[in-house]
Amino acid sequence: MENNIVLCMGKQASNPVRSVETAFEVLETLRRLDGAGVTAVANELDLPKSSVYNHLETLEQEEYVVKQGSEYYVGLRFLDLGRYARQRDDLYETARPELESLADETGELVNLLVEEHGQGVYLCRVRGDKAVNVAASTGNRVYLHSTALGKAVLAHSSESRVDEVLNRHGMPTETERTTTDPAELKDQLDEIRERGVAFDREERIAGLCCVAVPILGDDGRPIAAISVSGPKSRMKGERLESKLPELLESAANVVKLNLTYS
Amino acid sequence: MENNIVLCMGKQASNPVRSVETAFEVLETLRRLDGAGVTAVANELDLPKSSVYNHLETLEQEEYVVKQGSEYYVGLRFLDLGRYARQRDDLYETARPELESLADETGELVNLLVEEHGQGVYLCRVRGDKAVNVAASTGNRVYLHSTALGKAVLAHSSESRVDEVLNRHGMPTETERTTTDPAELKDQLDEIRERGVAFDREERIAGLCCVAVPILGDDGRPIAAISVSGPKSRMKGERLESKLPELLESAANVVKLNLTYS
DNA sequence: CAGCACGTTCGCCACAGGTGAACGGATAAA
DNA sequence: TTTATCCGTTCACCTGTGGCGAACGTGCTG
Repeated sequence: MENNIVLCMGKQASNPVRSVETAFEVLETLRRLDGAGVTAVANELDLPKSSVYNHLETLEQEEYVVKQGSEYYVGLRFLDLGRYARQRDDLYETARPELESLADETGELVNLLVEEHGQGVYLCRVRGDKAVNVAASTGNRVYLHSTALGKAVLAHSSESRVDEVLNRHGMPTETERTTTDPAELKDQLDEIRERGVAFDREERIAGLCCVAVPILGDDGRPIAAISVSGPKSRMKGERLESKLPELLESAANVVKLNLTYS
Repeated sequence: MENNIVLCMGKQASNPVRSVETAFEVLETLRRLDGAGVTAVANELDLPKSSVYNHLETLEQEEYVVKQGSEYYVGLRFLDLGRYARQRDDLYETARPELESLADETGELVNLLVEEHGQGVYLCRVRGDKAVNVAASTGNRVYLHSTALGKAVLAHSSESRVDEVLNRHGMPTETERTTTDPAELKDQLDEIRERGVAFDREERIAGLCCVAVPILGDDGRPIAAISVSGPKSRMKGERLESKLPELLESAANVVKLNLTYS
């Protein structure tokens, strides 16, 4: 059953406020260039200097950008705002101790991820004593199709939601093992839903394998997912297939309980 | 020597982009209300519903806000942006291990603060095993006049800068010990500059005392400050007056060195 | 001292954004 | 079931403002 109507999910506002769009483009440029002057940003965005100037001055006035000499930088206001966003619901606070004991028990890198705008956002990453040294920081965004965490979330979303996500972000290849066929992904999702556990066998980063389980709300919809990541040398056999899944499931269960009664 | 020209520091952009201003007001309202619908925000800001609607939709389209049902929330994009802002220079990375050993040695709460827009922003807060349990999180913003950290920074800024800051933010009373007279503050700053150490004796939070030293750049201007905070019962006598200052100074020195040669 | 590159200011004009009123859907009350 | 209310959402009008290019001024560099 083909659905020819492209589900547009990167949904456009009906009457978007253009100036706000460009303000954020300016901000993102500032980040990409790691700080920049008026001209640099103007060139980058192909906008008149004066417009960029006004935007930068406005952003500075609002204290979201800092000006040092004639260079502008992303300001620390966002630090506050970001931490607020993370702690808005109790998920982070509740899950954190569980993640820490998981990291202790397994020695690996343990992660907590939520979905936002069709991508995965790491809310928390805790390293065990043998944890792999991959770039791993809170706030990172990843595709959902190539991670165990993402698949655990997708597996418990409606099919229309899955289609939306795939339409919006596609299924970019990240390693030679990345699943890039929607049908194949959906088969995987069915299996994950049945089994309750998702795996990533070097699908996002060569040599890295993950196991993940979802944290489900009472309505059955996914709130988040937690995972253990490690080098493929340690992530195999019984440990991968049953020991880690059990640990994760029990942790997910504890988090779920603490979430509902708090 | 009075300077009657009011140094305007909360400087206004010459041609501010109004829509961007309101966009951020909307965002801040969303935060204040801890998530809200169109009407709630519109009432709060006294703006037409339709305008607020367009702003919210735009912010959502840009993925800086999430919409759940008909409520909008501050999005997790800021988490990423905030962490980026913190790590833009090497200060945080460089100072962190030093803060950790300070926390170990002292058992107290150890802090790293930088100035931004005339306020102090905590970049990092590490708790020792006896650390007081005050609300203390990264990203928090504080006045400069009522903290040891802030005074350490101000003491090494030009007098005109100090005036700018005081003009912009005033010297609000936080406890009965807060310094609220500019002249008195400046006397304190002179002393701090001479001695190299700043103190806060219950000036921001009753019962809490801090010692701070600045981290100075080669040009003599303050890059940041680090401090130890503890309950007044433990923050007195020789420990307060000489032991902690020494520890702090040596840590600041290490950070300074590692900053310049890295 | 000339030349350049950059931030900043200025004034014009078009159109984007603010506005209020009207629509439609959901929920609650009668 | 019907009615009333409350939201979010759409629409079309009109004005204000944000985008724009050119001009200005300043700090480098050769």
